[in-house]
Order: sequence, then C-alpha cells, then structure tokens
Amino acid sequence: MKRVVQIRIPKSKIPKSPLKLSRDFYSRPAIEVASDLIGKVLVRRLNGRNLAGMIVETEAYAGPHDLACHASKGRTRRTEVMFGPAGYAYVYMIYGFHFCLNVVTDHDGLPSAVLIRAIEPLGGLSTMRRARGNPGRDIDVGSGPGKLCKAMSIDKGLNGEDMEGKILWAEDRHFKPGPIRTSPRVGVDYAGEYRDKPWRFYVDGNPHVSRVKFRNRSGSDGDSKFKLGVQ
DNA sequence: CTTGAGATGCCCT
DNA sequence: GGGCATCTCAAGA
Repeated sequence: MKRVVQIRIPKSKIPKSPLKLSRDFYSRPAIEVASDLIGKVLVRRLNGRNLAGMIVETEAYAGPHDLACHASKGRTRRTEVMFGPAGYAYVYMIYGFHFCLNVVTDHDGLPSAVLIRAIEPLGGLSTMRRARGNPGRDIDVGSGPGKLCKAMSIDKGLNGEDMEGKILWAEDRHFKPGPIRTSPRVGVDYAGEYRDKPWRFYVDGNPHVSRVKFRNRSGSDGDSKFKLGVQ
C-alpha cells in the first residue's frame, strides 16, 4: 500500500517570492529603474489567475524639475502618489479613455516614476486577448501603455496599489531580452529642454514595443542609435 | 503602407 | 475651457 507523506511547512517559513522586486529596487533614480525594468516581468493577479508579460518598453519621469513629469506642476490629488515612497502604482487616465501604469521611484518626497509602455505577453494570453477585444495579432495585446492596462484590467482602482503586494508586482525571471536602446519620450513636445532627453528605453527589434508615430527630430540629442520605425 | 479624425474623462487654470 | 505620457477606424495613395 502506497503511503503519501504530506509535508506541512508553517506559512511563516515559506519564503516570500524571491523573484518579486522589492521596494529597494524602486527606491532609486527613475532613469536607473526604467532601464533596469526592461526584461522584468509584470504580473497582475486577477480572479485567481496571474496575467504576466515581459516589460519591453519604459519611460522615466525624473522628478519635479522634469517638465514632462506630471509632478512638475505641483502636488495635486492626481499626482499625490508620486510624492510618496517608491514601489507604489501611479495610475492615471489619459484622453478620457485610456489608463497608464507607472511605478513610483526614488525616495519619499522626491516625485518621480517609470511609465510601463509595453509588455510581451507571457501568461494568461487568452484572457488578455479577450480583454483587448480579440485583436488579430498578439503584438496588439500589450504594445502600448493604454493597451497593456486594458489587457491586464488596470484602472484607477489600482492607483496607489503596493507593488510589493499580491495584486500587482514585477519580478525578475532573469530573462535576457536583447539589446536595450533609448530615444526621446513619446508625446512630450511641450516639455521644453526636457523634450529630447533620451529617457525612453526599449528592447531593440522586439515586435511588442509600441509603434512611435512622431517624426524623427533630426539629431536632437546625439542619440545616433535611434531608429525611426523600430517596432 | 500612411494620415486624420473622433472618441471622451479628468485635472487644473 | 484647454489640453492631455492614447487608440481605433476609415479613407487615400
């Protein structure tokens, strides 16, 4: 007769997921965090299942002096989360339709964040496809900040959510996503001297990176590697 | 392939 | 009331 040995480990002895990125990871300048988040895995727990995607595109919004950063216009109800400690989600609505997901970075009182702009779906693809209205191609599931929020059911209800918690987090699966390139950030033409800062990071050649519509501003910041039309 | 329009909420002046 | 860290669709080349 077969014997089944049950092993019971006290919950306190079960290690926290060693893969999950900690508050320390986010408690650094936004530009460092934006670069380091490339290749990490964003996970959204929804209805008892995990939706996951590798982060392939980010942008840094680097503090109150960065004229592209919402917090540069002062501390308001909307930007409140950014002024707090790192590792919390800053979610806001844009153009009346779409949500954008950021992670707060740097130290308490220094408002800055990293916008997650695109993911390559890894887990829960069919659920995310459905949430996106069943697009014809998988690259349309997460290739943009509004798209990935729709795919993962991320909305204003997750504003201020602890990204060390059980609903939304990022983890390190030691993926090697390929060469990382930089470019100016998308849609910040109003930001004066900060307009051309190369604070957008993306995986070169990855088809899940968002398509950038704006024209190339020729040689503005010496980022000679920037190619228009990189998908 | 490209461009342009329209959808529409919310924040902040 | 202006403008926004966007996306989709339809039309034209």
